[in-house]
Amino acid sequence: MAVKIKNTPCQLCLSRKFSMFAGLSEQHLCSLSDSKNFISHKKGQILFYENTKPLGIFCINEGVVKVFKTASNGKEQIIRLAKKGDFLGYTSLIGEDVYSTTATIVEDAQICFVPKETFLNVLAEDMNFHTRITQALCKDLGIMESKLTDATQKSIRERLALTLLKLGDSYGVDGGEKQKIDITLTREEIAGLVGTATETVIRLLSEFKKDSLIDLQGKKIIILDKKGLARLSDFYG
Amino acid sequence: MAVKIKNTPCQLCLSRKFSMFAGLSEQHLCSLSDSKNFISHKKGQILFYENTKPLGIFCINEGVVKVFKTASNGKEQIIRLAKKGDFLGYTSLIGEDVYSTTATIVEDAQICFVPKETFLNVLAEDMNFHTRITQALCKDLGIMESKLTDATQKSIRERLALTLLKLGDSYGVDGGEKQKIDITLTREEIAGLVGTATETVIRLLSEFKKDSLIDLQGKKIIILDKKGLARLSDFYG
DNA sequence: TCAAAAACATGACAACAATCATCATTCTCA
DNA sequence: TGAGAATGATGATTGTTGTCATGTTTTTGA
Repeated sequence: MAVKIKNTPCQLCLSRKFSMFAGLSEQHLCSLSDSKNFISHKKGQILFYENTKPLGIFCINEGVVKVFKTASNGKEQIIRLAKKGDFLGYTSLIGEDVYSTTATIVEDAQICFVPKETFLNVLAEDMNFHTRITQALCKDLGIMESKLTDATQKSIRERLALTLLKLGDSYGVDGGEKQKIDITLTREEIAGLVGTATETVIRLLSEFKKDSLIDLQGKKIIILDKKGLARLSDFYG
Repeated sequence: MAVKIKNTPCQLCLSRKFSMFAGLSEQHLCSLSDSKNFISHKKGQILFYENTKPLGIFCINEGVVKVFKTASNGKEQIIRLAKKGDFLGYTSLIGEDVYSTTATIVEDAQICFVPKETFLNVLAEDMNFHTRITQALCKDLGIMESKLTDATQKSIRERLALTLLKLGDSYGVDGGEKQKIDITLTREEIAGLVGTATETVIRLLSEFKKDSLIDLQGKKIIILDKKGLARLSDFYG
């Protein structure tokens, strides 16, 4: 269950320093510290549900959260995986809308909840912060445009290869050609990232392994041939 | 060819009043008027290319513009159709990035170009405008999340039905059950919107016609059975 | 206005990927 | 720790959709 354990002041928070909250004034940091709520979450717990009203934003201090939409066929399309330093739920809050997605914990997480009023106040008062948010939104839109294009124009094999490379970028240990993707995702979740059926992911991963593009170490995936995957992800056939 | 014909002051511009530039101060409107460039564009002309640097933003006064990405297979994925009152290119400008898309004229257009400096200056000085931009970005992100989910989880038939309904919302005349989509798009462009092959669109449109869901009047599509299309777009089968 | 180009239409075919079914393996917690 | 659940794996089958080919209709511009 979700447990509130401590309340480190935001001033001392390490993950904040790599987040969009870096550069806030002392006054705003105090305001955040006073109103925030630090909560530990276990894998599988739900942060918020699609179509409910946002009451604040979530700042990830540690852990991984999947943000997804549930399609009319019941399958989950994962929009993104959020990790340390990422914010969740602010688009719905700013857009004055209900959550467009559901967010659940993928790897045990420590997350701060910042109430709506505090966040919107900082947004209104700190012009630089507002600009950082706006820029992040613009970048995210560009990413979504690419994702949409990939989704409609690439084959599943290409998209899976691309997904593995992106996971390598975000969660890879060892920078070189060989790279361990250090995050535990089920085949179903990978399917949700790619936008395909679980069986298809399983089959393609077996194929990639047979072709020495990847290796499977328990639940984790090792990228063996980054260039090979890149080649596979870029072209048709 | 693109022709500069006149330079109506922004203060008097009707399409501005329904755009995000509504509510600007007299001073900022003057600044816009002084620096903008009003240009007529013919169908097929290109406003900007993917991967080039933005020098300003485009405000559509009249006409329709398609904004698309070119996939690695050469096909165009249309991200959105922009019309009167819409802005183009500001996400790349604000995000300090190259254009993520190409924009070309679909229906003869009259478009104002506002140079980077002017736009960024208004953005920096008018807090309310900045907020409107940020809110629009948040809404757009929500739309893209839905599009991505539809792209991966719905069949082409469903997506085409959905696309027709959306086109009806944006370009439909006659509000009722029967609705003429008053925009000229080629089958290839509809395919680009849906994210499929041109032949598939042609086949499905024939099928929809046979099923009395739509009618084809020259190049234009008449929606005959909105409920039928909605049913088709929501569920699997 | 007429020839060339573009757009539309349809058929045949192949391939990709979803679904269903079955079974093995791993994980979880009572 | 052991039973049940969840996850992973694989085969068989089917349907959808993309591709290629061909022909018709419409549009465009010299």
